[in-house]
Amino acid sequence: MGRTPCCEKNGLKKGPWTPDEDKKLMDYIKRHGHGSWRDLPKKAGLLRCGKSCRLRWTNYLRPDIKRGKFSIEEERLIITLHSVLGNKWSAIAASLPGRTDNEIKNYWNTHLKRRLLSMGIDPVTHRPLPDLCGLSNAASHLPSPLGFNEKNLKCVISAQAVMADHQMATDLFLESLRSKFGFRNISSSSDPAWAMQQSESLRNWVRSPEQCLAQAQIMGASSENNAGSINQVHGTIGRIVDSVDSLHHCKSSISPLQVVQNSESLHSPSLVDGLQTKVKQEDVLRSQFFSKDGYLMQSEPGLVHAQPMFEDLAVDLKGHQVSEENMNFDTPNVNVSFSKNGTRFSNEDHMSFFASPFQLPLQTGSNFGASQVSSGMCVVEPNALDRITSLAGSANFCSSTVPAWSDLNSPDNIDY
DNA sequence: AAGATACGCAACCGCCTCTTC
DNA sequence: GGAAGAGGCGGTTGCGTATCT
Repeated sequence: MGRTPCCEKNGLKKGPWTPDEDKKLMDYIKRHGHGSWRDLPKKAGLLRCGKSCRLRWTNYLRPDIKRGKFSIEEERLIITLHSVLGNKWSAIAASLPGRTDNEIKNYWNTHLKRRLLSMGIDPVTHRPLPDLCGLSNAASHLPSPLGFNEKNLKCVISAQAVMADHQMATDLFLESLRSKFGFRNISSSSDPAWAMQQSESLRNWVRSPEQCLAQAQIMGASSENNAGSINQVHGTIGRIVDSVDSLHHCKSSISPLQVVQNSESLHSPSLVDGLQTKVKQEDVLRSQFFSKDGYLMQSEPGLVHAQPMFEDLAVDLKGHQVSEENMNFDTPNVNVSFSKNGTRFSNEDHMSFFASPFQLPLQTGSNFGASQVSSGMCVVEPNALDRITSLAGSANFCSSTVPAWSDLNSPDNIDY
């Protein structure tokens, strides 16, 4: 003989929970614990089945549930774990304190799955979709799922984590540019000729980035006294971004794939470990190298992060063409020029400010605009530091304080 | 301004495994 | 050892809200 039936469904309430029901459930569990879910509704005075009570508690009322948007780290972890565990949401949730399996499942279905698809990655297998944009050849260099050994798996997981980070950062950045600059999307253009023209512009850009950069700089230089030119610059940049973006969605992940394809270096355990602990290291380095005023830091040898106060802004894309034939790109870097106290800083001053998309999730929201960028984080090449400090008077040319790393990554501070 | 569409998410459904008898 | 309920889990739905046209 088994147990008696769980619940009589007749007469029990379904649908959204009312605040009163929530209160009854919370009060009861606080006083008595949930005990047998089957008996709980009756004891708590609820016209619900035990299953409904359990779901309401575990997915919504539990006090340790974390609210708010998923952080970049959480997203990366979900993607990484999903590549190993598949749709084992409860197992994935076990690695994300405060997140429920239901929440993770919903987030996967509404955000992450779509994002992987846009990257040309199969969200089920986490491998490139077949024959998409000539990536199959690169994919053939990936270890077969059936042939995974521990080392291969570790490498691929790391590469996927990098890939996801890379792509998400780029997506966020491109979306930021699009929303701030207000340009139309090439993919939604109803004008094929215009789209073709922009594609050709992009090809020219890639073939001769220096020439295009110079052009953009000329426009940028005249923009200080000419709002129309600023718009023109932003329009040009926007169209380029659009072009890159549209190609990007189709062909974007070649670079991380090549990481796998040429993964000899990834087979180095030290590098794999390095990837996994990168964030922690940067966290330590951040506190180590930021000045008391918090304006500069050195995150790794050869790179210095700075937080300049922008008075105006020009953004230039520098796409790295990986394949002449297929027009494949890795994530474009973005060269930034800006003015401070009437002095213009840009590449023409032999300084390379590039806001690595990799850094962009660290930006606080609404800071990356055409006219008021207050605390965008740039990576400044080391040989530019002296130049910056001499022009700016000191390295301390940022008037805003630097938020803590954790604050930058907190859901409230990420501008999606 | 209003209708259409897309999106996000809480909640339900049904299946599976574990536990109890 | 087998029957049957409890609990857990993943898939799906439906509704409220936001965005687009």
